Amino acid sequence: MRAAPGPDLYAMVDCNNFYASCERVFDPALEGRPVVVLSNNDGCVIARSEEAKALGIAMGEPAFRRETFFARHGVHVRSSNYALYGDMSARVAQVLESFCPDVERYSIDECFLLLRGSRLATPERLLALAAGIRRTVRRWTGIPVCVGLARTKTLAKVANRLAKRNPDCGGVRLLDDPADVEAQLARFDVGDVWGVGRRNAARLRAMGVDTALKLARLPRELTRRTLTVTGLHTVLELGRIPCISFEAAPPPAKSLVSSRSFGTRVRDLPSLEEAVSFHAQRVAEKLRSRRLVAGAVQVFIQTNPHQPDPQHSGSGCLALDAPTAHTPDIHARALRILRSVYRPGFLYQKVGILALDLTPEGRRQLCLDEPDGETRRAREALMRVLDGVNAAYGRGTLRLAASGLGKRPWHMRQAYRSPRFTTSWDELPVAR
DNA sequence: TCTGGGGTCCTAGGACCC
DNA sequence: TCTGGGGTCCTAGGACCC
Repeated sequence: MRAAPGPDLYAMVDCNNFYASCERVFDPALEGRPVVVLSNNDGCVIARSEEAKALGIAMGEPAFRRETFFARHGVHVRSSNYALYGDMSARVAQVLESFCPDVERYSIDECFLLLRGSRLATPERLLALAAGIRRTVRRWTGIPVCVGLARTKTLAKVANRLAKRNPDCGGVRLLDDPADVEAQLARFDVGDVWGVGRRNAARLRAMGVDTALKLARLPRELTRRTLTVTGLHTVLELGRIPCISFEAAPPPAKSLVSSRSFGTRVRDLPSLEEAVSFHAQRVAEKLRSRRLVAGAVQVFIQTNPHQPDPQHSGSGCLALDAPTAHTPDIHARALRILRSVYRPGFLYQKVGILALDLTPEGRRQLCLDEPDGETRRAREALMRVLDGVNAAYGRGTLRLAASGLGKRPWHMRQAYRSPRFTTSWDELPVAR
């Protein structure tokens, strides 16, 4: 006789202070020290080690306001290094895949594991599995993680948070017993629930709903009305009813963006054109690397909302003649849009380009305006050369002259970046 | 003088996630 | 001087059609 299968369980594996942990793996002197990682442009704090949190440094704080504080308290500051973090993230996911075939890479620092009903499903064995995962990830990648187990993704996120908060858990927490779930939700702030953001947390609090348990008990119709169907799913998930499905593979992308704030704000059209040229190249490169083509292009520009200066934001969208990932096509459309939305006299802070209506490269529809076979082969060959040179000699080796040569005021600041230890031969760590 | 109802599609804006 | 970037989903409202 086979044992009856247990219920499916979700494990949420979340890397602790991921970016700060990545920095520590390659610079052990940071161990035990406060570490913060800054956003692109060294704008604001996007990751903190525990020691940095203990100093009262908040998530999202503008870095420039904390410079003297950082210096005074010996806070180690790093610019973000996504080449390093992305690579470390893939290594962590690989370790998880050695434990469980069903791994969803939810974000750069989180994975869901689907533990299908099995005889493993006794609390002791589940916790032992979670502890094994935690130990192995740490040993093989150097990254500390916590593991939360529950019937739904939303509760697994709660369990993960409990594992992090409570040192007695040893980094793992099973949240399955209904009485336990209820007791924990009663002490869990509604704003900490996955899917409840700042705005909705405030609305809920105004209704007297300040804990996850009160949210779980909200009548369904009222929930749907105030929080839409997404909120309803959250409520059901808190009640142990799975609504948010496991995504083995990421769904096909619908849009893709390249955007960035400027190192120095920009007033003139020629500089904006350079920046747009830069982003047009990046968008086209990203499309090609993911084997996608875009049907339309959108460009937006905006001034700095944090400044008292006159504000302007504009955006426009144009269809491409045929779905494409050809840099010059996307570039030409993007410039046209920029010129139509630009208004002189404003200090712009940011531009971005979106590629929209994405479809897989092979499956594009035939179009009357499609270039003939020979032209198309020549265009594709050109892009292959472009990508090949940039892969071999570094991004930006071969690029549009329109994106400007040399250091530009709109280039981002990145004063504290660590080396790309794991993805660039020139920046490998050296043991002396 | 009277001026419907129901359906679809698109877009902008808002909310959320990390 | 200096406040990130990259995504998704949902809804309301307008345009349009019959």
